Amino acid sequence: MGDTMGGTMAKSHPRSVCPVACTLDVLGDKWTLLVVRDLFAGKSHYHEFVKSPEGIATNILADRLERLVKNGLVKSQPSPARVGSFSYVLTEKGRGLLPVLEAIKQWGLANIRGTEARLRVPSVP
Amino acid sequence: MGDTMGGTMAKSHPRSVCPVACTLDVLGDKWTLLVVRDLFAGKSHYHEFVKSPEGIATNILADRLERLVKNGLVKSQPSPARVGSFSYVLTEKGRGLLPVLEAIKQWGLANIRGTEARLRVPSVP
DNA sequence: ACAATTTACTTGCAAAATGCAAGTGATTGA
DNA sequence: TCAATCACTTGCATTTTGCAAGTAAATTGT
Repeated sequence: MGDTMGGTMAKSHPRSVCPVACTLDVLGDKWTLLVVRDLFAGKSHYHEFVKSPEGIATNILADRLERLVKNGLVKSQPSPARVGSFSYVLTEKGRGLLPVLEAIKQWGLANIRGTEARLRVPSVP
Repeated sequence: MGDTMGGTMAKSHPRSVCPVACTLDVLGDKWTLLVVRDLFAGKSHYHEFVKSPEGIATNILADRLERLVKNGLVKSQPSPARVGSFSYVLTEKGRGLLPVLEAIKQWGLANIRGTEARLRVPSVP
């Protein structure tokens, strides 16, 4: 049972007491918030995340979903449709990220040329 | 003239047209937003960033400052006090990140135990 | 029934980023 | 003058990515 990546990554201790630093420990990378974005957009299954235009690698996706679950932002439940498959849904804590996502989106739209808003994020799905 | 790290990292093309993804290409890592946080807190010199409690490595700091300047979020000017030294200041574009930082801070305070707000970020310095 | 396809992940490995310590070269300050 | 400080750079081991390929169970087609 070799564990190549991420899976067993016992998060040791916070870098500081700063809420920004601690939040960045949870979602400070290039992929986590994109998965959260997709969750807000109503996606809930593995293949749906893979289909997103950024093309996340499947190992990274598996790792990020696992971390999100571990950190309590996402809850996974066995999918009714398919045995051995899970559906992922944001928890209350995860849904609390909406303002963060919105602020990032607005900054991108205002400051990065070529970006465009595809879909409207539902306030409370 | 060996270039070990970061410096020459020709950002090729955006992963997608999504404003969230494109913004994450600029500040999607564990350090960039912490430097921005410090800039909002009024820090402007190398040693001030190094002093922050998270303990950024000096090579990472140099790389992040360079990237922030390249992306137009920060402007560097020769420091009057010290020759060969620069002071770093947020540009308008960089200051536009205040809502992002605020949202992240609020989420951290509300959801991560042990975090606390140290200083109040000035709305418009 | 049973082979082919699809779904949901894992695994392996090369390439890049990170973290740490130590080094460099100007510049004050005593 | 000469040690201490400041602003970075460099080297290198460790960790994280990114890509391609593999696997095992379930579903679909015939």
